[in-house]
Amino acid sequence: MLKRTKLCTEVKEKDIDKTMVVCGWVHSWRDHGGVIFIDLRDYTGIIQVVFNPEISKECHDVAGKLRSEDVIAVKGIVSKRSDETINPKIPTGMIEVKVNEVELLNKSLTPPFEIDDQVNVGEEHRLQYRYLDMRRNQIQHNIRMRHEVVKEFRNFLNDNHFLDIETPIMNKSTPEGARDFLVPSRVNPGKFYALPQSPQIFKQILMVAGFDKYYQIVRCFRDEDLRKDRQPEFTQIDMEMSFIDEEDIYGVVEEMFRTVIKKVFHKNVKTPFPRYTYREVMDKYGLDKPDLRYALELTDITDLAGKTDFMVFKETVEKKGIVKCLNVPGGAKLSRKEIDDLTSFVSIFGAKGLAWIKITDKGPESVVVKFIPEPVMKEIMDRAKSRKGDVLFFMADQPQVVYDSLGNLRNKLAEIFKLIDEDQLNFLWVHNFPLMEYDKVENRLTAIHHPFTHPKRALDDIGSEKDLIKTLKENPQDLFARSYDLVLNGIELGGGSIRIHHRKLQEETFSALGLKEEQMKDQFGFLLDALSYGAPPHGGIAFGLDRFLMLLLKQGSIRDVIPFPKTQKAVCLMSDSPSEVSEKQLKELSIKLDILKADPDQRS
RNA sequence: GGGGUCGUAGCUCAAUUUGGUUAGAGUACCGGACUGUCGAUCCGGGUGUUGCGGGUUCAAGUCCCGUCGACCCCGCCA
Repeated sequence: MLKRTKLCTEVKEKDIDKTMVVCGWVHSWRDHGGVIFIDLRDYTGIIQVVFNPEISKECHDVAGKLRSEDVIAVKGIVSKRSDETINPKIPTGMIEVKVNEVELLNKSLTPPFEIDDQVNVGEEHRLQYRYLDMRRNQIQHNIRMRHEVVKEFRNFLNDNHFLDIETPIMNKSTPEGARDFLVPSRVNPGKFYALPQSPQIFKQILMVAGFDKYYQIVRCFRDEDLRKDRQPEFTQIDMEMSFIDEEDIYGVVEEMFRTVIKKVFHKNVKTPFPRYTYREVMDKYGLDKPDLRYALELTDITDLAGKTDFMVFKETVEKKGIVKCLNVPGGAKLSRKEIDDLTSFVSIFGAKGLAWIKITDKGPESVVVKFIPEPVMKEIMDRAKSRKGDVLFFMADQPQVVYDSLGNLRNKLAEIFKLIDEDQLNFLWVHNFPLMEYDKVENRLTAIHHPFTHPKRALDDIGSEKDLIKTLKENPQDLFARSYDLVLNGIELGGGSIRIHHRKLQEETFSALGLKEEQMKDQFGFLLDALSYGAPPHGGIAFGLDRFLMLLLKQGSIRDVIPFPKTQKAVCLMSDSPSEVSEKQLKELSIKLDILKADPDQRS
């Protein structure tokens, strides 16, 4: 076999007159009857190789049969192209290789789609032939950048004395959080491991063990429905530190992102990142992961709504709901149909309607204006900073519906009015979340972050352990969490918390979440035990690597930054997993299936 | 579990609104010509289970029902 001497685009003008061997894929071919040109491609790019029958009849014959994606090695003399044949479009356009020896290393079938970024291909085909899809520049680039990003995260964490420590992939299932992927144990019939939703408890145990600083770039698994930014297996940059508080986390994380983005993407990110309380972002933006690349803000008018004769407003106020509005500069030009579309958009989030008022030359215009006394209308406009040419959208309902629908409407309008600066990287922290919320389905309190999060009594007051335990017993819903989310461009990049490191406080927290003593022992006994043997104060955070890459590479989905992603139904179209297993395998695992097999004869 | 968009040639799409002759285009592919192209060009070739199954009709790519698949969203995702 001809041995490669240089990559395609490593052949330079200084190599002119030298003999070189280049290898790669036939990207395209142009047969002029006499001379044949082939664009040879490897991961670095393209170089033109020329087959001239006057140089080698044999090579020319072989070249005549070459087609797209055949794999070849060619040996030849690097030559300067004549002035009129220079191709300025490619970096190697000044030169070409005049072939005197060729080896067809592998013939390719006609590919199902062209390996070309210009041609857009359906995702179904791309995923089925992922190895061809990944030959394309964009995906090749994404996967290579993924490597660079991971490398720089590791460099930063290694330099800052974090230890990369592995945690089990097969571990104990716990009912908190997302649905687990289960792995049956053959040697323990009827028992199951769970794949980790995150290495949470293990990294805390590592802190108890005295490792001080831990990190892992680690796969996590959650058996929930997929989205463009959610896959059943995804990668987290997972960190934990001892003897620290929130400020230490913010500091190291900000410096980490600033460094990685500078090194890999050559962009400057300003630190420190702005911080917002949960209350603040909900009031102003309706979502706990606001996109602050644009300024639209919500305005509360609950107090004014009662002073109107608009029944929807009045009834909402009576039922302890809230009324908020969103002023959209220049929004008065929206057509009736466009507003109707927005109305059906907010209905997704449970909104029963969407009231609006356009501020025209003649003043406020809408079917609802007649129900709003003029001074009230003026006050609303003042508060919302509404001017001529704007439109005001109103939502009156229970808080969750108002936040959800206006928060998402805000993002939708930013898209419609093209308010988003795509080059901006808008990081922000959200902190001071409530510790718990009431779950109507479960009929109990659940932890908003996770049950190991250290509570605090008020926004700026952690409170003594005695106070916290008292409140956990009496009014757990009043407590805040020592947790924090990092948001980038309206997407939750990651989150973490300062953890509970006292056994007693952890037990009281479990208890407030409705766990009986036996359940605690059974599910979290080893953690409680560990906390009993001198656990240091500690805390940490984890980030979605896939989401980070999706945002930095401006891709529409994390599927485009994952080498082998799964479809919306969690299927790998290339390997056809998941698939059925043999009776023998099931029997070994003591598993019987409770599903009816499709009968191929049963056709009606 | 629910809502929506889509499924036609290897690929990307048209024809569906208003059911009506032999389902078209670009590209890929196949054959031929051509010694300087680089999105080569020129001549010739359509390679199709209109996702699948059923129904309505004189007639279905088009209408109806079911089903499968891809994508987006709600629920879900501590």
